[in-house]
Amino acid sequence: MRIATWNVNSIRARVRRTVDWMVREDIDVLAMQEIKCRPDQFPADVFEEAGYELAIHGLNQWNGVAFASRLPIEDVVTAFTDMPGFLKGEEGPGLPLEARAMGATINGVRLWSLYVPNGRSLEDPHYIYKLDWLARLKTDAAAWLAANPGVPFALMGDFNVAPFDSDMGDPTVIPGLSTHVSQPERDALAAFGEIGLTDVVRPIVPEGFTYWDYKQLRFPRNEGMRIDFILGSPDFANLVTDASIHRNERKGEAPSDHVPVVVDLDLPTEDDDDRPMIF
DNA sequence: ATGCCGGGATTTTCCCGA
Repeated sequence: MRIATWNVNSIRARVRRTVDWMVREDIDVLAMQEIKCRPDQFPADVFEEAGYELAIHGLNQWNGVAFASRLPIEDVVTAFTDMPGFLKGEEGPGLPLEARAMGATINGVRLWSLYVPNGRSLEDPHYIYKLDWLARLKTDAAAWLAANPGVPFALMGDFNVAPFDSDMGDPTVIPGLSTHVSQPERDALAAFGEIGLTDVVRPIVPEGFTYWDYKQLRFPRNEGMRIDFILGSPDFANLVTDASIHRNERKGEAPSDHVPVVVDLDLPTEDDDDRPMIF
């Protein structure tokens, strides 16, 4: 089974490019972020014609997450336990939830598509929201792992944190003083290791960014960031046979500012089971 | 080469992104 995560930065603006890539790369499951639309606006027909079913969570033109899968999508949820909300100018509990998380079980694997809040600046309430969001995600993941031993589990998405200085190639971003590279954000991401989740891509692809700003020639200069990750449980990591960052998807006509991150799992798909035996 | 920001809506200007 081949699964991927991709912040598509508007699925309506990039549906043809997205689905063409999935077919070309034989992707079974794609976790999308920043679809930037409601389900009724999502270009479902293009995915369905290519053999993918969908689970979509979008509330408005902001954020939005989804799964596209060749295999059945089961047990979908659109938030984790105690997920914090956000509303500009407001604070405290009970704020509206944003469309930033979707959990689903596919082929016996529990997956999340996650769009972690940006943070905006170290002084902004959005930064506290980001740290709180990550901490509560960890708590929910820990509880789920304890309740579901043996089920492969992965958090996939745009974490909006560059864990190491080598993951930050934008010369205007200052480690420790900018969002994405502050110590509390890095600590919040590293904390997933405390519950046994590890970056399953980095051991296979140690170098490379997953995002380049549209502005100021960041891509031609290769001044990007590595902020999109697949964090797997030990049962998930044991299935991983390969991984790749599809840098070429930043090229060409109307790209997203992020590129896909892919892992191959040693798990048969239904298609494999249906394939006739050849003697 | 990969080329100087792009998407969406409250659309002709603003908000958001990282």
